[in-house]
Parts: sequence; C-alpha cells; structure tokens
Amino acid sequence: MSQRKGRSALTRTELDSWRVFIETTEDLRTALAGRLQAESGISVGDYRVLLELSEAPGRRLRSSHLADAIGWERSRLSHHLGRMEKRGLLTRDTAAGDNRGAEAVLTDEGHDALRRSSVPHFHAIRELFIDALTPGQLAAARDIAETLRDHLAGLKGPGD
Amino acid sequence: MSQRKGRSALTRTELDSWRVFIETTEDLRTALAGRLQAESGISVGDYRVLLELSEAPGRRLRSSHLADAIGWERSRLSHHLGRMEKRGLLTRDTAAGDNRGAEAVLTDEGHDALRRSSVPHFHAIRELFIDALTPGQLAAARDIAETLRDHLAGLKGPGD
DNA sequence: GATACCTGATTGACACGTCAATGTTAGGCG
DNA sequence: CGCCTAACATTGACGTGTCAATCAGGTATC
Repeated sequence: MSQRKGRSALTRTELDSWRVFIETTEDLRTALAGRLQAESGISVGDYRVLLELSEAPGRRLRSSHLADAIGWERSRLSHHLGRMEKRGLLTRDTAAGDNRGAEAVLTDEGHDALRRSSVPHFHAIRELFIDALTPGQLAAARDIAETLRDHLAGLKGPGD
Repeated sequence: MSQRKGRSALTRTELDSWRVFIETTEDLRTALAGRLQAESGISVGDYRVLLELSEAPGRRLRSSHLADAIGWERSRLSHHLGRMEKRGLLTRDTAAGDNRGAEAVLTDEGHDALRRSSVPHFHAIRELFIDALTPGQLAAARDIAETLRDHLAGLKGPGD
C-alpha cells in the first residue's frame, strides 16, 4: 500500500500479459472483420453505419449525429460514407433546415446488405468470442473492458 | 450440459459484453498508438520491427524471419520496411547466400529511435493498461486472452 | 448589411493493411 | 544443360484511418 503506481519498470509477467492481450484482441478483430467481409461483402465499419442508419427514423441521419452515435471523427465518417455511397449502400442529401448539414440515407440495397449480414455476423461473434469463454470469463471480460473504458475516459478528458 | 453451443441468438448481455470488449480494446490500441506516435514519432508497427531487429545478431534479419517473428504477412512487412527505409530507420540488403532473400538492417538512427521510444512506451502501457486493472483483473485478462488465442488458433488451422 | 466568427462537412496527403499479380532466384530432374 | 516448380520478396490497387486545411452556410455584432 505504500507503493505509488506507475513508477517501476514492467515485470516480465506484466509485459507478457500486455502482449498476449493486445495481440489477441487484435487477432480477434481481424478474424471478425475477415468473416464479415467474406460472408457478406461488407466491412465492420460498413456494418456499424448500416445498423445505425437502419434504426433511425426514416432510415436517415445527420452526419454529425451518426458520427457521435458510433464514436467516429467526422473526417473518418465522411470518407467512409463516400465509399459506401459509391457502392450504392446509401445516398447523401443536404439536411432539411440547415444547408450546411448532410444527411445519410439508407438505400434498399444498403438495408438488404445489413439484413443479409446480421445473422452470419452474430454467428461469428458467438463462435469466435462468446463460445470460446466460460460464463465466468465472459463476465470477467466485460468487467475488465468496462474498467479499461472508464480508465481511458478518465485519462482523456477529465477537464473537458 | 445438454445444450449445444452456438445455436441460439445472442442474449442482450452477451451482445453488450461483446461490444464493450471489442470497442474498448480498439480504443486502447488507438490510445497506445497515439501516445507512441506523439511522444516518439514512430508507429506501433515501427516499434515492433525496430525491437525485433535490435535483438537480432548484427541487427539484421531476413525478411521472412522477421515476418514470422512478428506474425505479419510478407506483403505487409515489405510495405512497412519500404516506409521505414525511406525514413532512414533501416536499410535493405540482399541476403548472403541466397540472392532471392532480403535482409533488413537497423541503422544507427533506427536504433536511436527505439532507445528513445522504449521508456515512454512502457510507461504508456503501464498507465493505460496495467495500472488500470487490479492484479486479479490483470491475471484474468491474461487468462481470457490466452483462451481466445488458443480458440482462434484451433478454428483457423486444425488441419494445417 | 458588412464583418467576423462559429459550425458542419469535405478534401488531400499520407500511413497502414489485405489481396492478387508479378518478378527473380534456387533446386530438382529429365 | 534446360525446363519446371517452389520459395522469397515486391508491387499495385484499393479500403481504411488520422491530421491539417479548406469550404460553405449560419449567427452575432456593430
């Protein structure tokens, strides 16, 4: 209790824990993305955007709201919407009432893509993640993730 | 024990656990990468390559060995080495004894970059990850990561 | 109603990652 | 030797992500 945190070098165990954790979560991410792409022809980013739009009234959302909803920077979203628009998954309109704004509108094709991808995607999540862990591990994973998330949020903007 | 896994739809809790886990680990990754870039001007990929080369005899490694050591595809490594070479962190030579092969050789500048970045990088790992968790959580995180890693390996190539 | 400022969004440049295609050299084998 | 194939590595095209710069439309202030 008399030791301050963050002072000493990482122990071997700490470093090993870090490496297996960060590398495996990255592998998990890559595996999931690969499945989604192979089975449904869309990326994880596409999926996130499609899902958010499909749940919005009129299947349309202001770019800024969409960006906030999925936690992306505007520029990232703008690039992504451009690519999705080019593939016919959505269209873009100027927002009613504010000519600065843009609204992304889900096309039927985009909606179909989401519908086709959902079941395989959930299946992959179950297979790669949920079923790999015991109920206790799954609960612990959630607890750890929430702890880390709160910790990161505390570091990033306690004064914002 | 009579229920087969992977049959039913994801529960609300399972989906929430998945989302907080995958999003937070991604945020963690992004935060670490940002720190390394801001503090030392190198990327996580750069760091990985520099570390591996610095530990190799003569500070040089065959591309294929390097790729295996850090678990990257050859093409990815080739692109990355090209970028690092352009910045003077390493040079490339044809391998002694096999003119097909290429060796990456750490420059003094590359070695300095690694030396400068190590302490801040370890510090960031401690601050963002190790110190955020209790010892129990850290052990659980490692256990979960190892379980997931083994599970992924089992899915990918049981017959390879 | 002109100026200055703020907000919403896009763009360009560049780093990163994957996949498919392309050299290039080594080795095996007639 | 001459051919075939495998191994090593690079390249090009394209999707993805970040940062800084830009542009266009609103808002306030005088």
